[in-house]
Amino acid sequence: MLTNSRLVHQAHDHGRCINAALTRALDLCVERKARMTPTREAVLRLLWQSHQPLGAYQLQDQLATLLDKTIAPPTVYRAIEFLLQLGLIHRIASLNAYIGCPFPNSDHSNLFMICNNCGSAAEVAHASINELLQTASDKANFTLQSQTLELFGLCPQCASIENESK
Amino acid sequence: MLTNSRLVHQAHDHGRCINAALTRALDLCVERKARMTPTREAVLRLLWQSHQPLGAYQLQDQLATLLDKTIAPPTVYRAIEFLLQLGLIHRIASLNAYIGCPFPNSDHSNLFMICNNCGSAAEVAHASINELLQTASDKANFTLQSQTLELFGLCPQCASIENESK
DNA sequence: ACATTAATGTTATATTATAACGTAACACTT
DNA sequence: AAGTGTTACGTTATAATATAACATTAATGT
Repeated sequence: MLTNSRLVHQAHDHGRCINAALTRALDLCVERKARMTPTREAVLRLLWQSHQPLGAYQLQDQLATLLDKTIAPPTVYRAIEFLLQLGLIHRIASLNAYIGCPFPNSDHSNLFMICNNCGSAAEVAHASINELLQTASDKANFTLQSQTLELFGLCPQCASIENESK
Repeated sequence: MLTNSRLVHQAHDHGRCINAALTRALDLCVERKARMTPTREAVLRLLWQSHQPLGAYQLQDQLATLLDKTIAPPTVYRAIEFLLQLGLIHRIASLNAYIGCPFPNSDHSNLFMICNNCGSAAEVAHASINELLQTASDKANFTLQSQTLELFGLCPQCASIENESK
C-alpha cells in the first residue's frame, strides 16, 4: 500500500515536500517534453503548500498575490489542466478542488482520505482495493476505465482531539 | 452484492422501476413523517425516467415542461435536497448530477458504475469493498464517515457495441 | 530571421449552486 | 373555525465553478 497518510497528518519539514514535488515535476517535464512555466510552477507550489486541496479561485487569489498581477480564471484552469495531464496533481470531485499528487510516477488509482474537520487529504494507492474494484467490474461486465474514490471522515489528529474533548 | 446493474443495462419494463421507486418513497415519507409534494414527486419521477443521472438544470427544464410553469433553481435544489436526505436519490459528484437510488432502505455505500458512452449509472453495494475500505481506513487511523465511489468505463451494452465495430 | 507551435492575456459567458426574504399551504391546538 | 407555528414554495439576486473564443506574446526549430 502506497500512501502519504502519515506525512499528511503530522508536522513535518514541509519545504521538502514542495521541493521534492518540484524536482519530480521538472523531471517529468523533460521526459514528456513539456514546459514548466512560472505560472504552472507557482500553481504546483501552491498545491503543495498544504496538504489540503485548494479550489480554482483560491488558487487564483493566491496566485495573484504571489505573482503580483491580476490573474484571470482561464490562466488558473490552464495550469491546472496541464498539471492534471502530467499526473502531478489530482482533482477531488466532491470538493471541486485540487491537490498535489505525492507519487506522480506510479501507475495508481487515486483514493483519498479527506478530513471533514481540518480538510487535509491523504492519498492512498491500495492494490487490493483496486483488484477488488476490478473484480466487481468484471462481474458486472463493466469495462473499468477510471475511478473517483474519496473517503471522508476524521484524520488521526482531528479524531484524537475529538476524543479528548469528550 | 446488491446491485441494479443488470437492470440498468438492459431493456426492461421501466414503468415498474418508477412505480416501485415511488411506492418506496411514499412508505419512507410516512415512516419519517415527511411530505411527498407534487414537486418532489415530479423530481423523483424524472430521476427514475432513465437510469442516467440528471443535472439540476436538466431537471429544471423537464420539471418546467411537466408542470407547465416556470421553475426557479431553488425549487429544484430544494426537492433534490429533500430526496437526498431521505436517501431516495444520490448525487454523483464527478458529474454534478443526481440519480434515483434503487435500494433506499438498505444501509449501503453507494458505488456507481457509470458508462462513459451512454451515461447510464448502475449502483452497487458490495460488502467486501466496504470492508476493505474500512480496513484501509483503520490502518491509516482514519475515522471513516462517508464515501464517494464512482467508477467510469463502458457498460456491457456499449462495450459489446465497441467490440463489434472492430 | 522566419515560420510554427505553444503559452498566455482578455473579455465574455456558461454552468452549478445558494442566500435572502416574502408568501402560501398545512397541521395542530384550542 | 380562528389562531399559531411550521413547512414548503415563489422570487430575485448572486455566489462559485468552469469554459469559449479570439488576440497577443513567447519559445522552438530550421
